[in-house]
Amino acid sequence: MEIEDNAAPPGRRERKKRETRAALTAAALRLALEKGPDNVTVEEISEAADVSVRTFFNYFSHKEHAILGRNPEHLARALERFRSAPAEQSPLTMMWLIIHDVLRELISEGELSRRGELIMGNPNLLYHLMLSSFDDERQLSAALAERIGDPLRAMLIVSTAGAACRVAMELHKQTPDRPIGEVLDRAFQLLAQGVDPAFAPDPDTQKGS
Amino acid sequence: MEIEDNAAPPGRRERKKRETRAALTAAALRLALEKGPDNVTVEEISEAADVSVRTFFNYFSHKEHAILGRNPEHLARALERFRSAPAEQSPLTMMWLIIHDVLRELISEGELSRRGELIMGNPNLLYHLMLSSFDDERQLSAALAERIGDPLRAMLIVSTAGAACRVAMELHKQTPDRPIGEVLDRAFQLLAQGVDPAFAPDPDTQKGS
DNA sequence: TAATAAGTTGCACGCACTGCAAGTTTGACC
DNA sequence: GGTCAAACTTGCAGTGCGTGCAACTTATTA
Repeated sequence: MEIEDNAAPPGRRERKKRETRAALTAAALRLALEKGPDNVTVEEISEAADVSVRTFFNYFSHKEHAILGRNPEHLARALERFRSAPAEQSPLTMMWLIIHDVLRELISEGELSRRGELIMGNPNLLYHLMLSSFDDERQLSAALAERIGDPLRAMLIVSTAGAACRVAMELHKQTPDRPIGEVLDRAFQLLAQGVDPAFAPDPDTQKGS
Repeated sequence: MEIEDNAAPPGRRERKKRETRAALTAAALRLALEKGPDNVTVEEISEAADVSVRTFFNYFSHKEHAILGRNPEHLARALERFRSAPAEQSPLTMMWLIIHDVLRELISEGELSRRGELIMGNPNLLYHLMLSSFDDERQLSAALAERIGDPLRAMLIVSTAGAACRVAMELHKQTPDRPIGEVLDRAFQLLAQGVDPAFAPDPDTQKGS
């Protein structure tokens, strides 16, 4: 099968694959918006994209992946940034840059509001998003750990940045008038400087761990 | 149906329900360890617990929930702690207490290593764990927001604490000799005081958001 | 134009999960 | 003890997801 996106020579085959994939994600998104994500079947999506159900599963291992329509390029760009960034660049700042990059792109595509709300409003979609995000996070953590030589801190930075994104999306959904970038920035400030400076585990009452 | 755990009068009915539930989680855990979580069917679990498949689904909405075997009491205790804690108690410290509470219990039951490794080694299980954790996190966030009057910070504290737990579990799996409580404590210290004090988004190069 | 690789499709299958309409058990009240 | 309703279990039928396999069709290469 080998459904990959080699950017080498875009022959007819490559083009058709991209078209099919695009048709599937478009149909999936449209139908999910129309009828609610849980009321869409793979059969309908395939029908709308004019391919067989079996072909659908050649492109996406899960129905939700088609609706999410994630762009694999984002992770590649992020890792590249990690590799090429100056050594003194602060890790959280890199995460911030990466996220704002993606955010800008989503906003400019007008996808953020449509897909974003759809995802945040449906636990199942959100969890599939996170599921695939976790693979990304793992790779990012590994890259960052290599950089700063502190696996725990690396993992913590990446995963809390992810948490900040989710919180920002959730809050943005509750108060859509406030720009999401603003919420995100404050979240990152909190992460950077500490979410709770008063943290003081009492060693007397809570010793036995 | 009403399968609940009212702590009022533990009659025969209540007892049987608890037994059935326990039998199902035990069977699920045992079989998952034996054959791998993905190779266990609901039918096998039900068989081993000597109930019908349909009954299994009266107790658990997903196969994974049986394997996870989450104790609904934990959330109740956590919320209670939020309600009864002194006003000056720092929020992250409360999260810390809650988590160490659960941790102690899991360790004393000897479940941590078995279930923990199983979960961390299987994305699907991890995903379902988070699925149910998020409901908890939402309730905790709401309770905390009420307390401190800052929804963003409340959500951030709860969700980053969750992230810290996952990171600790992951690291603990990689280096089992190091006690998980220790890893967790350092993670919380980082959260409290900031994961990256050098964070400095450059407003000149990255203005347009 | 022939040979090969890459994609598509239909088919059969296993499994998760649900609603419904029985049954059976339990607890409460007389 | 007997009666009754609520709680719980069960089987059955059905939907939908996702996979392996064996054709079949289309693009590529020589």
